[in-house]
Amino acid sequence: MTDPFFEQVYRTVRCIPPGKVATYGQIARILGRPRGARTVGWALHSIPEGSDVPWQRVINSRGVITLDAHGPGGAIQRSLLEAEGIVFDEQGRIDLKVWGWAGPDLAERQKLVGPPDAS
DNA sequence: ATAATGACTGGGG
DNA sequence: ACCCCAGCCATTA
Repeated sequence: MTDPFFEQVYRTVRCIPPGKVATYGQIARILGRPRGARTVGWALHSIPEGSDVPWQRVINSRGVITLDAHGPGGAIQRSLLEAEGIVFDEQGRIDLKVWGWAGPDLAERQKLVGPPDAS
């Protein structure tokens, strides 16, 4: 929770603009941890309710919602994304070629990984 | 300290 | 393109 990597994950996710999505692996790579996709998932899993982190914009590399895919959690995430204008295909998948986030530019990226800010 | 569990992935069949 | 699986890594039991 107060883990520095988790904080970096939250800062990065907050950079994803409405109507765009990123993958767990993508977030991990941006933060210099190419094999930490599952850890990113855990970081989002431990986000408290009412947080300003747009957790719904993070999905798996196959363009599918992994959170509680068969329960209410997945339905909530899907509705939140559709409310931002994102469209799901017949198979419940999002085309990353269309809705995928390009990622932060170089300067923005340094602000995410670099500053050990602790407010 | 060992084993099981996930909001994951890339590669092989 | 789909399914399966070993590898990965923080958290729990």
